[in-house]
Amino acid sequence: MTTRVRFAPSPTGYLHIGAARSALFNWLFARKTGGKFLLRVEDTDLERSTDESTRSIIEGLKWLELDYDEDLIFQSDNAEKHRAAARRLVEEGKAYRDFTPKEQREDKSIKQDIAQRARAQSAEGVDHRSNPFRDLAKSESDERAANGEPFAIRLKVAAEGTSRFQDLVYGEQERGYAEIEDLVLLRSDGHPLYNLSVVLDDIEMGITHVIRGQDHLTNTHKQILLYQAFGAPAPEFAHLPLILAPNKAKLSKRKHGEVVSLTTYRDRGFIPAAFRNFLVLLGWSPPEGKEILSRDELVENFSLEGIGRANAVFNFHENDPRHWTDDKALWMNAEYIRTMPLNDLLPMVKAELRAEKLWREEYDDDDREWFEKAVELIRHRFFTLKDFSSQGRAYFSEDFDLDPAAVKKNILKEPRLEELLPQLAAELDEVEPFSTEKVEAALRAAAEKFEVKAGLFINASRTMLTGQAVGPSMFEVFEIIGRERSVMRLRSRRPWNDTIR
RNA sequence: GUCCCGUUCGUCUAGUGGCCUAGGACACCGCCCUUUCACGGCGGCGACACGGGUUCGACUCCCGUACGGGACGCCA
Repeated sequence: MTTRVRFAPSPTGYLHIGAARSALFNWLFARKTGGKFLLRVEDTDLERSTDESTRSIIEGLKWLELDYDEDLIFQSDNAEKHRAAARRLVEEGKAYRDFTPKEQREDKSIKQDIAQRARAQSAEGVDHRSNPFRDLAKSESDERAANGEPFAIRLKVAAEGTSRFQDLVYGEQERGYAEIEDLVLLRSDGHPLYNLSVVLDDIEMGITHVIRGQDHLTNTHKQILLYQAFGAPAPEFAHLPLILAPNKAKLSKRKHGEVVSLTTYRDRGFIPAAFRNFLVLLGWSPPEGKEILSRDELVENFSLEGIGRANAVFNFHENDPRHWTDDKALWMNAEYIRTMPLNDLLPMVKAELRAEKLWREEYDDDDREWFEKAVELIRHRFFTLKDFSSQGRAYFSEDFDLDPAAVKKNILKEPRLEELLPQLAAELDEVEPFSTEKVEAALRAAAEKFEVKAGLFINASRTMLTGQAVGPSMFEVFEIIGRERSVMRLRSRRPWNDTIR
């Protein structure tokens, strides 16, 4: 039997990283087992679903290189089938019409309200399942429905018994029927609800394994009841531990904002492979202990056994620009930037430079070799693709700022530099060829001639040429920047007094 | 409140009764390399929530406690 799994997000906002990880695990499982990875958009909540969100989900999967098989399915397209199935259950006596008028609830405080009511009910000893319409005579129910009285359809959960399943991650799970409410299948306005739609679609799509967040553990028991009602075999289930915020609360779009949005990582210069690699390590550990894994290696090594049971904290730091997201994610990205094949990195740098208006078409033909050398030289210190256009700006443009701290430290501290820098420029202007070795020899000779330490020139040059206090070996920087630009930058008189003091 | 799930370094985790004086990764600290900063190398700091069992022997098995999380909707 070939495995069929699905990723079934609801399009009510951007793709957040918890969902992205679910997609990743499903995809890995499908590829590992030679099965199919399907995508279904759960857009039955028409008020909250948006096309924009659907697009962002698809984009996100594409960015992570998680390709899906077969056609994209919109759950709302199947609403009519879902309605019919619910009515059939009523006919078969497996579900009943509930004529209780619909309650109006405020979306904002709903979670609290529900918990509060549950508390109150259990305190008073009220059976949360008691429903006056559960045992209404069929004839009367039919009559009231025929008279146009609105009703919801609820599943009739057996009074006694236990629901069981073997979770592929959490092991044996059981729940007494007494704990399971008579869930609503169809709203009184005819809209099919989540649990009904999921089960029906999963049956129709031939899903063999449902891999999803642990927050669905209780839904699973309800859904198994539905599989039974429809006489269909239930799939295997594997629940994933949750990703928590640093305060250990469930990660949420509303509370935690853009740091949990996948697109943030794309927009802030992450390498897809790096982020994917980081994500997979949240809750899963590779058998060999090797943490840096390519997409193919991930597929090869992946198994449900490697998934842990404890929730993982996504350790981002709010209000800390340098550690705006999890340190390990940042490190992973830097690791990819400095070690990935240069040819894979180049197009990403190109896109970044282009977005910042720093790209020149020559980098693709006449200056191709230069561009490759420049990227190779600077990539080892960078954390994100953004660094190529910020810290690395001076390599690609004449219009770059000098870091005030660098100026202070490397230039202003030695007043003679104002005279010496142009003289150094004159010396370097004679170097031929303008190579790393020749420049080094010339600079050291100049230092000796002017009776200053080579380090003074090296550090001052770094700041004049790149705007930074830190960077690659200076002589290589000279070669990459080239004679003309190097000399020009050494001679330039910057308005220190205006900008620094 | 009820039900469910979980608990190993700050974070991600390895560990399936003796290999554990608990291993790795990130972060942090130190040294080396380097007239910058990284990378790299070497080293350091740092955890089995607690209490009872079971066992010759428990991080590993059982029970309880504590703590954390999730679910409980005519949302998904």
